[in-house]
Amino acid sequence: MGLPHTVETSANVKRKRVSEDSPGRTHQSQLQQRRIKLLDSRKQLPIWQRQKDIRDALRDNDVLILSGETGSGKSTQVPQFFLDQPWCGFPGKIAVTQPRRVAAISLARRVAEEMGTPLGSSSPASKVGYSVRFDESTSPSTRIKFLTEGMLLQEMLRDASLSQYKCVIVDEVHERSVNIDLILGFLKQLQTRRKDLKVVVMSATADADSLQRFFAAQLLENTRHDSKSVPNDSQTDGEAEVDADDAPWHGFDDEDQQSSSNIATCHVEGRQYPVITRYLDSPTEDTIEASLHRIFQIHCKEPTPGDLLVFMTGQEAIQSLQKLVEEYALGLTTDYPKMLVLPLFAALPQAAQQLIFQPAPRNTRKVILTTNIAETSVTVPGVRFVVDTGKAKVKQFRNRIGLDSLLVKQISRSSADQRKGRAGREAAGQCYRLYTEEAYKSLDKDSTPEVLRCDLSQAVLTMKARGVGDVLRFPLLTPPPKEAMEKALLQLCELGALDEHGNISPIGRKIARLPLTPALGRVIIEAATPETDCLVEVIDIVACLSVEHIFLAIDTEEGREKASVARRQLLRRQGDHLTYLAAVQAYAAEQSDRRRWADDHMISHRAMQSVMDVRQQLTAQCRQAKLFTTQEAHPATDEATQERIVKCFLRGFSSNVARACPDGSYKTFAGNQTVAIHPSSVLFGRKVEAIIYNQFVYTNKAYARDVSVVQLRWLEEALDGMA
DNA sequence: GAGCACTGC
Repeated sequence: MGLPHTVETSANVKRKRVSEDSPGRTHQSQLQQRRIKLLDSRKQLPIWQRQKDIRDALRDNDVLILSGETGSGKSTQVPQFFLDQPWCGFPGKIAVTQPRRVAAISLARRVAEEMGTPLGSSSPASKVGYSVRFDESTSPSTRIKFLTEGMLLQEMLRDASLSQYKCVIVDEVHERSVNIDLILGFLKQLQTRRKDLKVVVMSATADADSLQRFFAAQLLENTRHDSKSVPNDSQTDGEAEVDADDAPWHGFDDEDQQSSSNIATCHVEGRQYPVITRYLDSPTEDTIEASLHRIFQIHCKEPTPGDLLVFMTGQEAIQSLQKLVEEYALGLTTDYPKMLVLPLFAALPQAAQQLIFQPAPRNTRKVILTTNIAETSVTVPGVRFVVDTGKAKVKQFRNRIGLDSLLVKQISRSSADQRKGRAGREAAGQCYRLYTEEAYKSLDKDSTPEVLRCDLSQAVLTMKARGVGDVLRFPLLTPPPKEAMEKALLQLCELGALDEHGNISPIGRKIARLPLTPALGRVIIEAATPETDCLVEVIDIVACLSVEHIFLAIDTEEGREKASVARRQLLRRQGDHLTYLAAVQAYAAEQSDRRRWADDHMISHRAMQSVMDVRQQLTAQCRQAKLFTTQEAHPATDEATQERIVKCFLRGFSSNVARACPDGSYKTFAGNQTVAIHPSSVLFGRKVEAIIYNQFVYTNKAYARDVSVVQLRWLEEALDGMA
């Protein structure tokens, strides 16, 4: 009886006070009716039975590791369990981090309903709020705040000890983004200073061991780094097979160390229907052919309703399979249900993505061909059957050459299980794996955490700006190779974000506040110097570079011709940067109907709206940091301004420069690597003296994306300027 | 001649 009753009482007290001096009485009683109605369904959640265990565990310990599959109700219920706890005090706040904006907002809305309190900033009495980029909704009475991981890290810049919170709940830890790993490291460090801070780590996978070891290991901060530090892999996974270059730089070692925190673990069953798994008898090379075969087998055998979700690698495979399925479906006799084939990937326009949420018409089966987006970010309703090709595209950063590669890889077992689970959300289901059971068993247990796959410069600057002196000693769940950390430190020095001693510089502090990579942040700083004076323009360009591609993708020859006419006035022969600037200036100048303007120019309206949001945010931040020397833009961007703009990018991306070779290819100055201009660039197919680019990505070959012309003379000047 | 998925006071 404890918690719900208490929460109810305190909500009543609050409600009385509000209703006496506000006209919202009917609204208040509606909120309470809704709350009481929801209480019944909350009591059905698997986690409801465990609330005493969970409360006791965190009362007696500093850290709670809570594992529970989807459907256990942990994200909504756990924060409510703690509100009335003595350690939580009043007005002690609870932060709950989420990987995605939509999740943060919808969970806040749901929990507010369950508590019978208005949401966020809608009332000063609201107890539940959220904070995501471009949208903060909290009140003076907020007790539970859902926020994205990035927002919690941003809050740490203002208040490194997170003093307003008594408890931080980190949700979806199994996703292992860099931000999650950083937050776990900061919280672990923080608990040595703040004995009153409780930490809850929630994960969908049952494996609590590595998290427990992480929190149990003593901090290595303030001890000198020496060559005897222990690689962490060796104690968990047998012999660590790493060469000297890739060896982890330190680990957390539970041998001969005492716990720095008291840790409790708890596992909660999910609410999931059973899913039958079937494998291939022998492996297949052609996953498109195998998918096609399996889709029709399921479709012809199984009754409707019951939609089918097919996990594939990417847009290209999805579109070719869609064509095949639609062709074959024409040959189905009327004895069988109809088929509705729907693609799903991030680059798909919003309206097309929405189609998956509409129920299939009678006697029709939806067949959704999806990327990994349906594994975590989008929940497709109505699915009873999953077909899993066992593959996904994965990004991997090669830090020696500064190259991102995007390659098809085998998924992990946990990822395969996640995909399978999508068939059992609403009823018993079936999962067809297009690989053998032996192949499944030989998959890696978990996916490689992002921190081992990405450029670490932003993560390192994040640490430095929050007071981490020796970043090589920062506690990370899976420490990356020392070489990767040192590369990041070196890059930050070259950008001027760190001084020669490795301490953060005033420029570094400014960069760290911006929602940008350090390199793009440095471009902003460069644009603000009095000699350069093109901050307004550079903000527009950087805004484009930090959102999805603004030009709509085009499939057909006819579409390409149409697009080149529609976009003619926007294209700039100097390259993509000035083309983006022209697009933003034209869009911003459009006063009447921006959506129509975007359609007319075959530009993504969704992307342009994000550009405008980022532009506004960056402008406000630059103003606050007093970076503006002049307020005025140079609307008729003259040649001298154009030169200064591109030179700003040289300051942030000095190693991303390549010169033309006689054979028509480009080779980088830094590593003599061959790069090709990406077909999405306005410079595609053109030959110029030298180019600068913002992204270097290997897919079928090494491509430069977001490319502009540079003159060799500018390069010499830029190098002089840096010396 | 091409685009896995997220996120940021």
